[in-house]
Amino acid sequence: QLDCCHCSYLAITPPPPHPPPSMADTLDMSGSSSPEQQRANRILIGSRAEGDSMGCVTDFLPLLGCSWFSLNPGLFALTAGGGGFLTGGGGSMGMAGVGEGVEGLRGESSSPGGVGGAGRRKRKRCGECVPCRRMGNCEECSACRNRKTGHQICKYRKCEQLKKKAAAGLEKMVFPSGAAFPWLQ
DNA sequence: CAAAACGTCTTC
DNA sequence: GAAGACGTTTTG
Ligand SMILES: [Zn+2]
Ligand SMILES: [Zn+2]
Repeated sequence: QLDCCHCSYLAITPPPPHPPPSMADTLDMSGSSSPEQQRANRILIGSRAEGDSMGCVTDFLPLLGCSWFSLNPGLFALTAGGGGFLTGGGGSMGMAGVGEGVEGLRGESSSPGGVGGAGRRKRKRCGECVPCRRMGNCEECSACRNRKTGHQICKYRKCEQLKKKAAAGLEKMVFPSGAAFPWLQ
């Protein structure tokens, strides 16, 4: 699990050599279990640990020029989907964000039995938004009340980012202006 | 293995 | 379409 998002997916070799942090000493954080403490630690250090977005596709994308398109179904789908095609009115297709592109559109590959492309990966709470920082379950919201069967985090603790539908982790590429590739214009 | 909680499917 | 239920994945 050392790959960042799709790096491993693209048969290239982007992972920039991570220089040995060498930030030991005085920082033990042995007993960090509660989400609150985790957050604290992350701030203390340099906020990264496993927070992704360090050497992601977005970074070396410009270096690949156009040939990149042919190798990345993921973004291709996203780009095209921006206006239509493969998006919306799919009928029954559980729109689960275009991440891996067209890998068995509907064909229950196998891994995580569910549906939605090819095994959506669970996202983790950002840990920075207000709800994330909240501590303790309110024990009063609906999520808390029916935790037995609901399996949902307290409503007041639900991460702001997770509330939004996962954008396949490429949302950084779609700029508000609508242009997906400013550098190509 | 158990607890926590995301993603989906189902139901209202 | 929101809320509930369930299956599933993560993590300790
Ligand atoms: Zn609650
Ligand atoms: Zn959050």
